[in-house]
Amino acid sequence: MTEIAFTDDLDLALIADSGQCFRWEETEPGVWRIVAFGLCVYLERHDERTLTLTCDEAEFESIWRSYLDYDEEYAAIRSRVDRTADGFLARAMDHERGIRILQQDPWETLVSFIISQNRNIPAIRRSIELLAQSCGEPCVDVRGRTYHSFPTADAVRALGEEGLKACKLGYRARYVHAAACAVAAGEIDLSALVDSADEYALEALMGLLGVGVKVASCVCLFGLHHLNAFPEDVWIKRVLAKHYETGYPFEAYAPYNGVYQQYLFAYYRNGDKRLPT
DNA sequence: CGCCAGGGACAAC
DNA sequence: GTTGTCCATGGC
Repeated sequence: MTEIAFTDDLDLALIADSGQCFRWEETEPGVWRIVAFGLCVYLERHDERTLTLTCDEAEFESIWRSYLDYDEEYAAIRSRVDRTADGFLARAMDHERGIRILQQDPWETLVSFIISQNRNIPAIRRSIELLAQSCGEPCVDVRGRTYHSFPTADAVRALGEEGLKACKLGYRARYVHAAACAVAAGEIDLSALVDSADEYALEALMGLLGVGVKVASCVCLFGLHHLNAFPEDVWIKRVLAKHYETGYPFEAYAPYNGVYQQYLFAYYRNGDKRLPT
């Protein structure tokens, strides 16, 4: 067990429901089980200043510190916004304060968002879990419970298109298989894209079958940590049409367009859930 | 039951 | 470049 001082924005429930990660599970109130990078950890925020993880300090330093984007100050990113000029974003930030952009594995992020196309979040979670059970490595967590690591590109390639369809991927099975082949063959180096220019990384990802501008933007933001990437899904398109008819201030919000996008996404989508019709 | 979902490929303008 | 159609399947 490791205890971490955490005074910046961090709301585990908001992150878990933010649509950027699909393998967080609330095992008991306030406790989140996370599977990533082949590991499994339980997280709990005890108070305004303390976070605990069921791992040793070395594992926190090597994995979870960057995963949680510990060294970025989201309060500072929020404070850059001119609240009088953009009241809607100001309300979104107030309501969704605690969201962070995780630094997830690029390969897992790529597959997850190929799977995400034209599906809702519960369905995405289900397919990813089926995929992990199909060809990920079974492991046992600190509580003695089994989890499955996210499969490597080789494992997904070997599973084949038919095996992927058994994970309820539908027509996306072909896309996932093609991506696995491309990555396994070294036709694209996802890790290298982390340090590539934003536009170059976006174009490289869009060269893959089944990866358009939206999926590529999600991989850039959630897998490469390119914080200026701005994924436009159906919800964000509604926000822009409804609240920014005269244009959205992308230039003013650089280089953090992706962070503000997450507040808008969560606020609009949650608001829709809170106030049906 | 019908509509929608963190869309993209492809063809036809 | 823009628009329409099709794609599999589950959540609600």
